[in-house]
Amino acid sequence: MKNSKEFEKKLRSAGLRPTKQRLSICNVLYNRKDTFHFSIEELSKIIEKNVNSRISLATIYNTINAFKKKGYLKEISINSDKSYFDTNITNHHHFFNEDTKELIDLDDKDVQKIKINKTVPGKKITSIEVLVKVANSN
Amino acid sequence: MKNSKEFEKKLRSAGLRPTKQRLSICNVLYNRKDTFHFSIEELSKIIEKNVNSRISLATIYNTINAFKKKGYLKEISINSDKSYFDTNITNHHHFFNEDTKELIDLDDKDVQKIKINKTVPGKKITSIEVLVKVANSN
DNA sequence: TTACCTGCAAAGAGTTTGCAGGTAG
DNA sequence: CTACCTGCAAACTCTTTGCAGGTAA
Repeated sequence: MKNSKEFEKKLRSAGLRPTKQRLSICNVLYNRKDTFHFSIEELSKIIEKNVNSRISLATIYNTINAFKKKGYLKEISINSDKSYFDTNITNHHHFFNEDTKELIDLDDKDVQKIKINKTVPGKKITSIEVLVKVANSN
Repeated sequence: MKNSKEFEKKLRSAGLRPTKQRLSICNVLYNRKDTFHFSIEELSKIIEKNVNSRISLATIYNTINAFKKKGYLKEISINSDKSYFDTNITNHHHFFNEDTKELIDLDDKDVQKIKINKTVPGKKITSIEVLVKVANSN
């Protein structure tokens, strides 16, 4: 496993001890060039394949939730039966393929800058998310 | 109850018989001037107050799902533990108040027209949804 | 009368929690 | 050694389904 020092730091900064299980999770999440979109179920399967052993869902959920809280992951707003996460925490949007339930990144440059001409008194905007749903054209 | 003829038509066109329970649901959903945002739980409570008796969740879910399928309601993409619906089926977007879990309409004119400079081969865009999350400014 | 509907309770799916044994520091 | 972690199973929440009695046409 590469980057284990970096992953240790990441885990500690999220208030978690760097255990073997959590380092496996980090490895799947962050040891890659591209953005990674996943549901907990998918993540669990990938880890299982990677390390040839199962990590309990309790551990996966608690690690993912700590990362999300710390801002190391984004949860994507899709009204689906399950939650989807994204390792790309920069400002960007998504295509959602309704046929395959797959997410595809939309770079900031792919979406014209969005301007909101309305405010909510006493509230500030914490995020603007654009979800472009696509389906088979036939 | 006003508009019962109209509600009967609506129900039949969605493939449902106009029963007393379903007319109560229609009455809560559509007998109003403004847009109505709701979760199933909220809808159930409002109906209960309105007609002073409980309608089973099974009935509410099946009616709401038929309306959604027929396009009489929109489901809003929020990654929440529950589903939110909107009686405003025109093209528009939302503020989501993270403190109160409340939705607020954003008219089309409140959001600058969105242009997507990317396509997914073999797919067509079925919807573009913008969700603007807001929270207390303090 | 027949097909559909209602309400209840049970089943399902995803997520969270409690607990006993195990590990990091 | 102490605090935290893991894995399991049970609990929880939202939603769907199966069934027996009831209602619309």
